[in-house]
Amino acid sequence: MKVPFEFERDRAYHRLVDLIFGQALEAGAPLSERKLAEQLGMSRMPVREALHQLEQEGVVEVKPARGTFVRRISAGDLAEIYRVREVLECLAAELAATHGPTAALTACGARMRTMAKDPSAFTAVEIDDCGTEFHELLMVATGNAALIETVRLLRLRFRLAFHLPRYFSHENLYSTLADHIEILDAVEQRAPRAAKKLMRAHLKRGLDIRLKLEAASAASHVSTQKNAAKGATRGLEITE
Amino acid sequence: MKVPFEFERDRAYHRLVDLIFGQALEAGAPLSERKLAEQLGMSRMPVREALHQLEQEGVVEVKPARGTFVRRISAGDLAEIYRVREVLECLAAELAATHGPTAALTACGARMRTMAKDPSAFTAVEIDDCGTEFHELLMVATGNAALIETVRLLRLRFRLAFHLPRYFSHENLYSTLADHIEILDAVEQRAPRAAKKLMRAHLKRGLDIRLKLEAASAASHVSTQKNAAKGATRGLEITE
DNA sequence: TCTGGTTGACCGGTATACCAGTTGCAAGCT
DNA sequence: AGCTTGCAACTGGTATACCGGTCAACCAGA
Repeated sequence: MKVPFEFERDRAYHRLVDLIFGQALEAGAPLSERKLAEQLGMSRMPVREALHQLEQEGVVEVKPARGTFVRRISAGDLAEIYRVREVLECLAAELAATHGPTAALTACGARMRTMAKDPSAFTAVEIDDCGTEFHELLMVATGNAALIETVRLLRLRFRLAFHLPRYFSHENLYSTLADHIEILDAVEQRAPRAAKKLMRAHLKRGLDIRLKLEAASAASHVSTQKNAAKGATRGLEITE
Repeated sequence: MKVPFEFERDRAYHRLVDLIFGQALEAGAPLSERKLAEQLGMSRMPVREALHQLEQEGVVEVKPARGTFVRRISAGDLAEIYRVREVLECLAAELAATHGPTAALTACGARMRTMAKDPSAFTAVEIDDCGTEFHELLMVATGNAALIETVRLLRLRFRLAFHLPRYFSHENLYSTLADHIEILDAVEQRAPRAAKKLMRAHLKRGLDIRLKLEAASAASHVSTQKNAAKGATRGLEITE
């Protein structure tokens, strides 16, 4: 039986993703191939290839003879990435609505509708994960492998741009859930234009929420700026 | 002064691109890291990294312990890739028209207009290259680094899908040139919606031309079935 | 005290060697 | 003859060693 990560390279990749998005590493933090290799118990080569993969995905910046660093995402970068994401996700909604939902998407929709009836019966993480899954399944439902591949390459970039202010306020969660259900309705009714329009509005709302929360957290960051800088230069310590 | 390819890896990458798109390699052809390294006069590592880059870009398929192969592009793949390209290039046209043209784009436009006045004074390759440059400069003019990066990752995929039937008939060349000038007009007049619409129509025409030529070359395959393999890659024979 | 040159630790890039998995062919058995 | 089997020649994946470049700490001299 084949296992998803058979290769050290893939182990390193997933481990690095966990580190970067698991608040263990801040933007600008250095990533040494040698140290990572030692800490992950493998040679430099797999780590190196994983870092190059992450560089392709815009998560990391490799500077020859200087070091490799977690990429800093500015507000401008966020806006740019959002533009790209918008056209791709809208295309996905349009195509999915043209082809109709897959079985998996319908199943995800059933779960979302259950959640919408009594949201208090579910945790914030459950609802949020369901939303993530919805976007993925919608992408798969397009049946466009090139689109799926493209979005896969951009996924971490999106995540890096948006992950800092995870918003688990009930208000935001429920409106997001409602958006998803609306989009799914349009897909099931084979209404490409409506699905596209709803998706655009949904993404816009998400961006606004994120910008608002980022602005709010920026204020609180100022107070802990010194510690942040120290933590960044110190690098990383893997704790399992 | 820094040279574009300072690293062996980049030399290998560009050399491989030339090989794959220079009709020296057919779809499905095997690419051995060792042989290429020897052929290029470097070690396996740079070649390996170049191949991984090409794999990310969808040009090559790496099968562990089996080999690395030039990817085969089916008609279905072409349609899928086209869809993705369409939304991204249309976004580029829209954004470029919003921001207005860069100096480089204006310069390219001047060249194109000169060509349009007396096309017979230029070679087919010159006109075609100018078109390629137009698309690139239009992308740069968006000022959206994320978009530029995304399209850069997809560029070879586009090229692999479309490169076989290079169409240098005057008729096609001139209509393409006219399309580009029309789009540039819209950009200079700050008309995002018009630019987007013109770009969509332009891409559609390009796709149709390519599909037609592909069908034609497929038909000629049937008549010369014995020599099919040889004739397939030759096509139009542009001497470089 | 300030400055400028030196040195050494650290970085990613490259070369080389070895490993395990795959494949095709050929020898040998049925 | 046909099937099996095992060996040999590949493949890409990984480990290790070394290279030149970068940068910061440090120390000598003004």
